[in-house]
Amino acid sequence: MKRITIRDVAREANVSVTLVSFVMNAKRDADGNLNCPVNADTAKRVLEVATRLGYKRNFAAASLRSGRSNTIAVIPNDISNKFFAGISRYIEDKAKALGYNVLFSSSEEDPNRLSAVLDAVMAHNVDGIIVAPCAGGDEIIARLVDYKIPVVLLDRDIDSLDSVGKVLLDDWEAGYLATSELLEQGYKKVEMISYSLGISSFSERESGYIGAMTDRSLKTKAKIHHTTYAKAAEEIESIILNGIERGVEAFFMPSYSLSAQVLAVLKKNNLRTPEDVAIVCFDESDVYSLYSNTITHIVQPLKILGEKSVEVLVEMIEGKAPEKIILSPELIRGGSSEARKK
Amino acid sequence: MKRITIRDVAREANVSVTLVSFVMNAKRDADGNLNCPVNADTAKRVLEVATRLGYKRNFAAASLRSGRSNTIAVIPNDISNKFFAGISRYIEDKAKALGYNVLFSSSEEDPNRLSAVLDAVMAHNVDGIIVAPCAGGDEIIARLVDYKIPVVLLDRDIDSLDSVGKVLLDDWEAGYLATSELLEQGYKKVEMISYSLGISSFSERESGYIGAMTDRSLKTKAKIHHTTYAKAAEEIESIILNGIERGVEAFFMPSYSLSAQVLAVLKKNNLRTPEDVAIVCFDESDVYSLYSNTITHIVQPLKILGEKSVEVLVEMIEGKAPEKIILSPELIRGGSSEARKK
DNA sequence: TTGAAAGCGTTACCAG
DNA sequence: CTGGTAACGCTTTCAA
Repeated sequence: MKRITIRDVAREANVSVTLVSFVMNAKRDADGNLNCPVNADTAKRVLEVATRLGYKRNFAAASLRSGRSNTIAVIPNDISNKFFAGISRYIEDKAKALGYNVLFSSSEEDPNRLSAVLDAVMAHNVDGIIVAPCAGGDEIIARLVDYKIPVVLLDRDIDSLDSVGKVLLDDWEAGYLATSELLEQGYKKVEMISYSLGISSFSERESGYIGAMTDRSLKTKAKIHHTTYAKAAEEIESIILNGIERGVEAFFMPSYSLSAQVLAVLKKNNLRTPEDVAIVCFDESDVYSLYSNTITHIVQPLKILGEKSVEVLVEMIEGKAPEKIILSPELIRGGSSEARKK
Repeated sequence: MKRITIRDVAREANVSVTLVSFVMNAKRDADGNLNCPVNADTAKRVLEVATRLGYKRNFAAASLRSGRSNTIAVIPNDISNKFFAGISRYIEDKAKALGYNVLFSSSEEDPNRLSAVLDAVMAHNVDGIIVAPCAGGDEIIARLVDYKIPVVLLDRDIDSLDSVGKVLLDDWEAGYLATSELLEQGYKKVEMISYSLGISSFSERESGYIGAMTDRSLKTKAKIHHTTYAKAAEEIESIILNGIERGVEAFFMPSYSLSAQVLAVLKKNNLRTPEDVAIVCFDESDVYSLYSNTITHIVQPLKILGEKSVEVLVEMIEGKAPEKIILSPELIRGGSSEARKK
């Protein structure tokens, strides 16, 4: 089956290719009328012929000629993590609603891969990029900005960049909120298990934790354990067990993957929350409600984060100034942080 | 910053655009040598100039001229389900390894949306499509085949189509395997909770269940409860509670989302497995290991499914005949299907 | 409101 | 091995 081009439609409708192009690109206004400088009847005929012939726009040609692609790239740090699994559909829906396609490709927390992925999407003429930077990616993203392509930082900030859009969680607040909850329930020896990723979201959550401890004059008791993706599995168990031995009463984990691993350790060692140790976890999971004692956790407004990131990007594509949006986390109370019975 | 074109490189390297094109498209052979009809020294110079100038191929132009795009589309039925969340990275990695980009876009189990999504990817000149059809999508996908674009059906079969590639789980076997496990542990009144989606994978899993029941002369006891996405939440609870009242000893759920909802119901009603009711679930989840009594479940070979679907598609793109690949499920034994103590 | 014609940057074809 | 040149299908002036 031969591809139907704009010429075929033009010939069949007895008009010029220009008119067909006009009609095919016209947006409908509020009344459903075509908003273009074409006679309504002509437009209708063109539209009718186009559908009858099964015309499909050739994207490559349009993109080549116009320099635009109506496509945005989304580069998560890790496509299989909870945060992005949850947010991607909101991004896609909002993008589609605004007339953009979405190209997903993950950097896997690897700056080299980030660079390769960005080259690939640039070759695709994407109109803008939403990216969750990985550690070591600052310069790579700065290069992007030099290219004058609109960029929105999602989830993770790069302080030194200010000509980019930003849609972030109030990470400091998240750390403060989680820690305060534990402190208010009477726990004093509250520690944190975090990743040493060199990423703003983690360091901000850590600062929030320190802030909450400091506000209660417990700064001397504050302790942050750092682990890495690679070593987390083995290290978390000893952090928890040694901690309990040292009298730690509660732990706060600033990401879902840390939370999941802590829950696994607790389960393996038959430790209960909050009786043996209280915890506050991060992000949503159906796992949390399965505990007889449900799990207290911080949730991020995924829908708003996703939609806003697209909105900010599209505004930038349309020439507006980059916006910076900080959204508030929410604490969902469960049993795992309840005050211990005396 | 102006875009560097193949012409700029040609001028700077004192060669024709043709040569630059040759060099940029040359694949390296096993020895790392450029495999193209260009003098090695010239090629090296071109390559050097290209990187120095920061040349990036304009994808749209290449695609327009060649008709190819080195891009494949992947259309899951639901991007947030466990199966696709797990398989997408394998698809992406394999595609990248074979030199293809991947365009993801979900049909959300909606034929209209499937049609729209397919139009969109066709406009992108994709070289091939991997799709998990949704109910009512048969004709839409058949139309695709008429277009002579390579199509691979993943996860869900459409019997009437045979000029497409297929990469499927042996769903009958999965149903048989799950049911047999329960029967062998001494359970007799085993029922199934399924979706009425009109999708091959579910109906095959149901047939496997019936097969296992029949083989043990328990066909008269066989019963399949059907629910829908929309109504599952409310219906599953009564199916389980009424079931237990009626003396049902075990349930098999042929998808993760059903499994998760059943687990939630059991938890809510303080029912234990296998003491109150034995179960076999589907797909992998970190939830399963959290039960004091771990959960028996069927796992699909996600990595192989993902990689094979790309391989089969790429072979079709290269002109080979479509292959049909059926992979075996595996049963992971947990406590939830253990024989009850007398 | 309509149409002619000039490219966009590449690849493919054909010559040398 | 190398180079000239014609498309690919569309958008975008510019002129009518």
